Amino acid sequence: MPSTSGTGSTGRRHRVREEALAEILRTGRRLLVEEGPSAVTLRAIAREMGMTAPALYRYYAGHRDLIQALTSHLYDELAAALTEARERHPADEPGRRLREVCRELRRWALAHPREFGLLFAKPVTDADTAPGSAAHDPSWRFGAVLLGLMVELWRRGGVRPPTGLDPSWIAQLEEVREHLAGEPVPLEVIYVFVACWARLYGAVAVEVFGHLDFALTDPEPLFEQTLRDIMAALGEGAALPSEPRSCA
Amino acid sequence: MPSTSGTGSTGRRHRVREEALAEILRTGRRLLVEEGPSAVTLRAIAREMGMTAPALYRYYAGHRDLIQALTSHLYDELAAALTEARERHPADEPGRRLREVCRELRRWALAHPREFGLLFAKPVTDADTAPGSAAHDPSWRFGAVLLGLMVELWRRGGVRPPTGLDPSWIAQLEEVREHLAGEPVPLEVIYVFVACWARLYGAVAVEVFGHLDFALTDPEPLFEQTLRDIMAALGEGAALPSEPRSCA
DNA sequence: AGGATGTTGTTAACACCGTTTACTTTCGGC
DNA sequence: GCCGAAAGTAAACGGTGTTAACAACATCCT
Repeated sequence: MPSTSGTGSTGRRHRVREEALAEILRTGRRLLVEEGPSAVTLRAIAREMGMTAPALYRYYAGHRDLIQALTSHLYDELAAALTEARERHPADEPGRRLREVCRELRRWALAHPREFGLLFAKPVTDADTAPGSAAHDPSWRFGAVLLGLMVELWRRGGVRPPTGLDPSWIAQLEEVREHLAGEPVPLEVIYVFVACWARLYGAVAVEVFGHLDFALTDPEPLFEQTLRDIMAALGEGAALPSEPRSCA
Repeated sequence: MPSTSGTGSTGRRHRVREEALAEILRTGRRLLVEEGPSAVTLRAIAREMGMTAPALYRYYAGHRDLIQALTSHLYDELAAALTEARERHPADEPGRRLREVCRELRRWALAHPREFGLLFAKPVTDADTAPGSAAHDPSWRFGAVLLGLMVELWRRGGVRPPTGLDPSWIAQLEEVREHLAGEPVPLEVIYVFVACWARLYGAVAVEVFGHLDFALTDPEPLFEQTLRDIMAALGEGAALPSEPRSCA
């Protein structure tokens, strides 16, 4: 029964193509996980799918584009995992939500080290990131989860912005605020976002990349300590089960 | 005039071989810097040197070994740069020395992003690092500079170790202390070393890998803020030109 | 129904890569 | 002056990304 409905079979065509695109990415990811980044190759993917390599050029412009599509997909998956972790806790406790999202980031990275490496171990992306340009879609869908929580935290007065902001810095942050395309976020919040993101990235990356293996067999306590520090820097130290920490 | 001296010309032979080894690494590094990591290839190196690829097997067991030798060499160069930065300041100000060493690490990483990427962007070294084993020669010669300064800082009472150490953590740190092969370093110092190294690595890596490009055109103020935090966490906040910071 | 059209896949080929094998050349040591 | 080890070469194998020419097929229009 061809041409059953009015939409024509062009929709089916499109759907079958989407499925092929997805299967290519799925196969590439499986190779990445099972045999490492150097194994995710056009010919290997095609081989696994029972095809030949040039056929993949009907779907991706080349190896580079395929990897980029895989990267983008993984950013989305990570963002979804973080969002899910956020939704597991009440909205009126943004501090707790943020802490759990940070833990989920670490959990995801440790559960998918190869994927994390693909996303975050790129020494230089060769000027594909303009300094102020928005619509950094791939990595931004993921960063927005963290920024959103910090904004919420700030709105409730939980964020303690730093006192002395470098003047030359303010101009840069202004620029970022323009491209946020949402509510007006104060510069101080953007500052704490960037600072905390840098710290969180370091804490996770240093562990996933194995730079702690020489010293620690179980780096979780160190991460928890770092997480406490981050939350304390956000003025959210009192939200922990323990009592507010003294100054000394 | 062969065999001029008693040592024979086998010394010359050895020296010429050493020079070849060095030139291979030099060429590989040049390719790394000028054309990226994927360009440092056996055939390309040989081509640049006016040879053929199999000749390199007389010097390195293969591509993997060559990259590892290059990595090791770069670790040494980084360690030398840090040591030099340390020696530029008086030995009785370990806090200042440590701060300048951290700045030098960032400077070196920004000046040599490709090299830094080769050293520190390896998602997983595939179990070539046993958790407690010492003699991690390549990366340790470099880490030892930081650890040494922290030990010195501690010896002068500048380090404020954390109060509550996780019990399960102590066992791990004990193990590290065994393999330090020097003076007996207290666990607390090893803790602050690991914690500060994690933070320093994060601050530098997040910048070099371009994960801040979307927000900042000049991340230096952020790094300086991070550096102040690190020094403060070490109890060295008072050593800054500014007066001791209040609690609030 | 039937041809025009465009999508999807194939094979063949090119250039590059790491690596191995067999062979030649060169040079130091006796 | 000869011998043996070291250094370098060419040829080859299988792997890679990529392109070009070509076959098969579904879709669409008349």
